[in-house]
Amino acid sequence: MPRMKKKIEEGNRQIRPKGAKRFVRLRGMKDVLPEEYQYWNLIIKKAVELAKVYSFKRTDTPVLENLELYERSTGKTSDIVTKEMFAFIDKNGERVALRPEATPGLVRSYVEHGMFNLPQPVKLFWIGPLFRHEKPQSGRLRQHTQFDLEIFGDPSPIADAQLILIAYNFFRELQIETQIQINSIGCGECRKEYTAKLTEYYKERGKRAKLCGDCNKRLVKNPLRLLDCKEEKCIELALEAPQIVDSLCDNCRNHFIKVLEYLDDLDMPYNLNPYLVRGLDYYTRTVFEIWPVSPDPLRQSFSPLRQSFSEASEASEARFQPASLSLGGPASPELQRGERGETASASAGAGGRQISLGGGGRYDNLIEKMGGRPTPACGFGLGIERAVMKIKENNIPIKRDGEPDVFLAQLGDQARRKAIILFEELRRAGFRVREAFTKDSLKSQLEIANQLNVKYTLILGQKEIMDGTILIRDMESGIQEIIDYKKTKSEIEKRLEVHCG
RNA sequence: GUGGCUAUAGUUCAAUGGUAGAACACCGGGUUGUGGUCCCGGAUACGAGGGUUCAAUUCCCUCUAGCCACCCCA
Repeated sequence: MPRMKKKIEEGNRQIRPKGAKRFVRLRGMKDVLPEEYQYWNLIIKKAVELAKVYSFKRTDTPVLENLELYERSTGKTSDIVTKEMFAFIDKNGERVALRPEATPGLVRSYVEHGMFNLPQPVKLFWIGPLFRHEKPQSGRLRQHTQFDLEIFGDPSPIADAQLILIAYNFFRELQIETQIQINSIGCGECRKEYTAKLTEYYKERGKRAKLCGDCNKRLVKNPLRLLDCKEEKCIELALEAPQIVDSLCDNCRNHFIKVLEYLDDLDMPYNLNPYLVRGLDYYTRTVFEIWPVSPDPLRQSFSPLRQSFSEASEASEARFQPASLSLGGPASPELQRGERGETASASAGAGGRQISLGGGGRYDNLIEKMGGRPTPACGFGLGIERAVMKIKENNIPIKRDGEPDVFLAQLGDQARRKAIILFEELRRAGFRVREAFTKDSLKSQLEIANQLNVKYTLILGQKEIMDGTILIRDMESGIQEIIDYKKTKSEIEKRLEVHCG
């Protein structure tokens, strides 16, 4: 009797010892489970494919870098550096940090390896984890993954446009509708001028009293940020405020116009968004973000921001076109056309402000600042987890790839020994074959074969070994035949051909 | 970092001031050489700590975590 009991317990894996500590993930960290990984595979495949088409070379940098790298590049006053870094002192007393964004490491690498001696521009792409110690919420993790592209050594506006094109193609080919938000924040010179104008505007009689508390702080700390506040009264004021495009110097204005022209030529849907201001210190001229387009048009028009663009900006009439009408390019074959999910816009907040799927811009002064030669550059990053979220929201079914055709089941020690050899032969011959050699019973093996959705199961047992045969079972009909063991391959081949034809 | 809501099996959800149920999933059996359907059985949960109470999963507090809104961002 006690033996019986023990056997039952061993067979049940869910019994766990009392008192053993169970560990849970750290806050804001996520496991990517096998089921979700099919989306990751799809996205990474698309990212790599696109990057290669546009001549970007893959690269990688360490997760851990000197803390000062980020202080000097991202900015000592930026939120990312001041309050969001996983930073610590290592055993040598060195101040280090888990990378909070990709660009500084890539710039460091460019300078350190003397890539300015290579033919310019140097186009690099990168996929990897980033860490920010933020308060997590949906679409916001402490560790997330970005697909990142950088173009070093190219001052031309076509570089900016190409990055935007790639970002747009990426989402479009994953059947995620997006809209590009774009602005220019000028070079150091014209931005200084603009900031002065803006501050002056807000100092006019009665305006400061109308601003929310945050905005009053912004007025001193970072006036550009006054433009993207969500408070109704602040939006009202922002609508009347001078726009940076009017303050751009000739060079910056020409650059920006060229970028927009390229986007027009390519029929890309963008919003000239005078309120787009990005948080990192190093941006110059072009800045852009990729916003998802909510499948629910009512919800979209709910956005106070969106409305304000169309009222305030000349170039901002609804330019969005359905992705299927514009620029050609292959949609991912893994994606099947699916119904749009009813709940697709659930994640957008009450105000309809969509979380951005990606963003980037030009940073012409950064490389010099980081000890390199003066080198113009631009780049962008997009969040893989957020892309996964969108694909799931859209209920786009994913075609299963590489479904196995054959399952090999075995019964008894002798059969198992023969089966592991047969399995290798079949695999090497190119059959998509699966097994469960750790299972003893035919029942459980057939169960697995059924779950795998194979067309045929080969059954090899004691009896078959004696006779020099093997059973082949059609999983759909349940009909099985005894065939000559030596003809196993040809018999499977014959049946699979019939199946496909 | 600030504010609001939440926390029950692996998952999605119930009920209850007297220690808990379902569905799906899982394991076993019906069928020790035959899966998908069916039938039977089984294991598994009140996030952590403290308080009120004869008694707390239930009420209160703290912590932790999740969601949402800010800040900010991918």
